[in-house]
Amino acid sequence: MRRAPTILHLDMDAFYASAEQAAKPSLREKPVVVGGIGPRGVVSTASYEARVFGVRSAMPTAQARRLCPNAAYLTPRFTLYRRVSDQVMELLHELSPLVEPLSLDEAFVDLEAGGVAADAAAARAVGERLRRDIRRRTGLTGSVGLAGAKMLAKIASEQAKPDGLVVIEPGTERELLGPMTVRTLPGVGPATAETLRRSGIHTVAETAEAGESELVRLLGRAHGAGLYAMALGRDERPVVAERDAKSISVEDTFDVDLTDRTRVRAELTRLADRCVQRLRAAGRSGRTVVIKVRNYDFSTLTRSETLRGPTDDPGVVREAAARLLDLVDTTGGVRLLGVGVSGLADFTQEDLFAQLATEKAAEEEAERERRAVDEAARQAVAEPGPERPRRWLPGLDVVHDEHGAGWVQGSGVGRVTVRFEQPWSGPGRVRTFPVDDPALRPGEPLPLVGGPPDGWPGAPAGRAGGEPHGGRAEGSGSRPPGEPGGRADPASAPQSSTPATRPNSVSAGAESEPGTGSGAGMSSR
DNA sequence: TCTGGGGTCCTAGGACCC
DNA sequence: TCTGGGGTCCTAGGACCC
Repeated sequence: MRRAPTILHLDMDAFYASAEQAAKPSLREKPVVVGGIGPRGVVSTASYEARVFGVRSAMPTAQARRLCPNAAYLTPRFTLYRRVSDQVMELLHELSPLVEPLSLDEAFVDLEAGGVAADAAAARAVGERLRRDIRRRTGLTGSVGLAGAKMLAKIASEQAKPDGLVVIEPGTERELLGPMTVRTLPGVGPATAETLRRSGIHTVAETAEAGESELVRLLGRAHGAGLYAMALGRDERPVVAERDAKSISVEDTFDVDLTDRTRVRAELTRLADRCVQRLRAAGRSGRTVVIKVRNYDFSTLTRSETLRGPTDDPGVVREAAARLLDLVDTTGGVRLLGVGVSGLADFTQEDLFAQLATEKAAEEEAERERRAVDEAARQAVAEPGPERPRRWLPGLDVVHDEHGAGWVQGSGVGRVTVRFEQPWSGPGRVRTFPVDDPALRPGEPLPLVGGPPDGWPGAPAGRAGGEPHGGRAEGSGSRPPGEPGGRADPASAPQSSTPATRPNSVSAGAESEPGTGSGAGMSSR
């Protein structure tokens, strides 16, 4: 525990939803929900406007639609979020070499190790400057917590939300934490909270009073001792930069439970290949193959097999997965399948020789069967073929030959509705096309700030919404270098440039193509 | 019309070894 | 022919986090 609040926790505000609002002018200051669009989707992030209606992360999207039918429901665009996240992380690395990312939108920074702050006043100044820099660079807002320990910095940033900064001065933590619910402490979820509640423990102060031995008795060695320390405000965990991944996995939930065993095998093969692709992209190999099966009744099991040596061979992973599937009863229906690899090693390993020999034998033996499986996969998994219309998921970028860049507002009954607008434009106009319109194709995310990228063809004629939004200029100093003057700064909130049409009834009823025959509703996942 | 996807860490039992 | 004990690996499941 430090004597100065030099551990910083940054948490971007409603990150995915805010990025979408920055990218799509018509959605600014409107309820936006980013998450799974299908019948079994859940909410990743709700904008603050949507939270007013009770929409929360991890809530089934169907429930969110009932609470807030007029929100825009968008599928996530991780390419964009990763790009923005990289910009933010870059700013953090300017403060210290010790940056510990927790996700795309969250990180700890050790300011002391960076030599940029030694006391509370300096730390606060660094935090405020960081928030300004993030806003200028990305157009988005983030909240900052500063404290002498990780746990407290994280609690501080939570209190700072949205768009704020909170410092917890060392020495004040027990007084501050005492009245808070145990759920505030990291590692206390629904199950732990329930266990504690049954023992009459509701607050952090009561947790501390219970004593370490009682907590260990209730929760086990590691968890009990850890929780006791946290309740006292003790947290010595260091900020750790770059941790190597320990496992890589992929999984799919199907819109409709799978009952056909051949189809289950085919999907598992597909997942094994996807998993290996990611493994290889990371330059790693793994020794333990895991499959995950979630049944129709949500009961979930895993089966694993440890190989003699690490592999990144798709055939080996496929076959291990297939063997493991043989151990599982799937009659009744499969809701989710997953394939993972753990026991990761760096790709190049000398002792692969013995393993290679073994694998080669198995490989040849299995070659025949694999071809059969491949064929089955092709038949059973509806790959979008040339004649098969692509899926226009709400939120995705598109480009139209005549109308330029826009995004999918919704689709269904053979039509797709597109709103033509860009991060730097005003709210744009909506047009509808046949889903197989050859002039329409998938697009790339556009930068949120700085205007059109070099070589961008520019907004086509006929664009609606004329005036750029954002009357509140932030001063030329806040504009990225090289940007022509006079363009609206997307970082500044729009005032009242809402178009006359109601832009917030987007994507309702999307993906509701009736009776499209085989594979309806679950293609190309 | 209930419940995603990608992770981490911990526990516990059995095998196996010394 | 009455059970040791500890360490490590493997497997399965569960809690938790974003």
